[in-house]
Amino acid sequence: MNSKNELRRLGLKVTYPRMKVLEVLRGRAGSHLCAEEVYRFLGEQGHEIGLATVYRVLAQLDEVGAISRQMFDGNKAVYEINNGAHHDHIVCLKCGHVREFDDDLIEVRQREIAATNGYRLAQHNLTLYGYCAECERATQN
Amino acid sequence: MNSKNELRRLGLKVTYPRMKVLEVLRGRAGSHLCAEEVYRFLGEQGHEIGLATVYRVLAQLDEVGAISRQMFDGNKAVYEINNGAHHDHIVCLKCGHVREFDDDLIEVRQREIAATNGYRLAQHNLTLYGYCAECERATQN
DNA sequence: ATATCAAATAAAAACGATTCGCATTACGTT
DNA sequence: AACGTAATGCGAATCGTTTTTATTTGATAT
Repeated sequence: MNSKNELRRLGLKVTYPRMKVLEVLRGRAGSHLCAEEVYRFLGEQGHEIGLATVYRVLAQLDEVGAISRQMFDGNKAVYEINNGAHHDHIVCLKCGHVREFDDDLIEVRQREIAATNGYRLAQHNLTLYGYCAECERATQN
Repeated sequence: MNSKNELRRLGLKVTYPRMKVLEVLRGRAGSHLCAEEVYRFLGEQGHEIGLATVYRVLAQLDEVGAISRQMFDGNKAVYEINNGAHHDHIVCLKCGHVREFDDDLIEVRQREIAATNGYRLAQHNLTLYGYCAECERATQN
């Protein structure tokens, strides 16, 4: 589905900024871009869209579930396109590389824990922080 | 152990701000205070300590492991005293109440996942978001 | 196609949380 | 008690993000 129809499906008015932001994120599925990076990519492609607009559009796309917003380090949000399945993240503390994983056991257990504590679970954030194989190897030297 | 000896044990110089900040957090074990709140409590108790200093001290105490820093909502850090065991959090999206839990199964599984992905696990953040029993009941009305 | 009008955008200013720079003060050792 | 270093206080600066307001755009009815 092209971005125009995708926006319609999501119940959003089709505008130039929304189409282009969506396309940037689609073009980098699997990576996690901050607003500034999205803005920069747009600029590189000749699309002069204001940074404030990028922030607004990202917030809207997140709201309707088209993309996900994450705060790994806690000072800057990153966004990624939602291509189907849920997943959690494991982040390298040295190089910043992000890997995705999904684990049923943990998902189930989270629901059990929420229930045990009398909570209705709405969402969760599970992020592992460590050192990737490559950075570990580099440190050995 | 009093806060003075605690600071010595941690390898930090004993200063008035550090003692008082530590005491505030100790006095509210189990709650999660932001820097501003710590600053306000200090003021209420007649301790005129600059906000910048509160931030600096909190960062130091976090660094030496005396306290933990968390970013639940992603725009403001909260701190809590470290009384022994590790735990994760479940946050009510309505009232903001934070409950703590610990689950061996998940802890073990996280290490397995890190290993499977070739990462050396250093830390993790698991936060569940939902609605607490009380807020659920209130919504029923 | 064209007029209409609410909704969306651009740009700059505002914002809140946090950090920094620098002059002053306090800690711990001599 | 004096010294040198590390810590503090204050205000200004910074960073990511949001708001304001005037202008433009997209969707709908004509």
